[in-house]
Amino acid sequence: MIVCSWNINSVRMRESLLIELINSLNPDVIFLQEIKCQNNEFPQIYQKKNYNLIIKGEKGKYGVAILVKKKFEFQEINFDSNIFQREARVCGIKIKNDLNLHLVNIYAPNGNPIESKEKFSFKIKWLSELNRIIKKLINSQVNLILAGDFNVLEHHDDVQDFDNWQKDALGHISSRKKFREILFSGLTNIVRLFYKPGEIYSYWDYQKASWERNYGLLIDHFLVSPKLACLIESIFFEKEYRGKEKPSDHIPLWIKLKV
DNA sequence: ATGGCTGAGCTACTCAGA
Repeated sequence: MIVCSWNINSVRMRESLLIELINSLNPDVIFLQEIKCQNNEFPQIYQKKNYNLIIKGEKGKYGVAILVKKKFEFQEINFDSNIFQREARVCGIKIKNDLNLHLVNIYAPNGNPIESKEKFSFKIKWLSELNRIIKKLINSQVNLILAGDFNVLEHHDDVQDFDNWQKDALGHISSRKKFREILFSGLTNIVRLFYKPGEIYSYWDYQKASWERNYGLLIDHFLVSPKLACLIESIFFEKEYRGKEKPSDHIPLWIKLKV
């Protein structure tokens, strides 16, 4: 089973790259973040490629979606807390099979600037609420894949010059503590099993020739519960997608499970 | 020390991104 995650930065601008990804990888599940469209504006391509669509869209900003192959029977997970209703940043499904597989797709708030309290405190509250929900799922013994754009630098080597990011919402200790809290409820960060710190990034800014200088950030992750961690065969970062015509600033990443 | 790019909404810019 292949599960892919991609902050696509507008699904309408990136429709042809999404088709390319589906044609070459044919993932069972695709998590998309920053689709930047309303539900009825999502391109219809997923139909022909045999996917069902679960979508939390919004006009022009944020927005997440899951494409899941039609062969899977599933139920949407409800995230009805106030903080998750404010912006379209989370969606999830449970797959009806013997694994009781729960899939949660997230796009965490950026949170900058930290001085203008509102944005940053929203980020921290949002991550706290995510932590609460994930703990609940873990405690009920489900098999969980939590993936997407966390907008947190977990490790000092997830950017070349971490010191310059400590006063940024991505590198701030409060954000990083929240990330750890989520992780320490019993999830494994898959990238850490296959890559040394500093070896791989998932995002390169459009500015400052970041791609050309390989000045990237690792902020997109796959976190999985214990049983699933033992079933992971590989993780792959589709780096060439950052060098393509009209790229997203994030690349697709995917995991392969022995399921 | 700062900005540099991109997308959406909308039609001249601002907001948001990270």
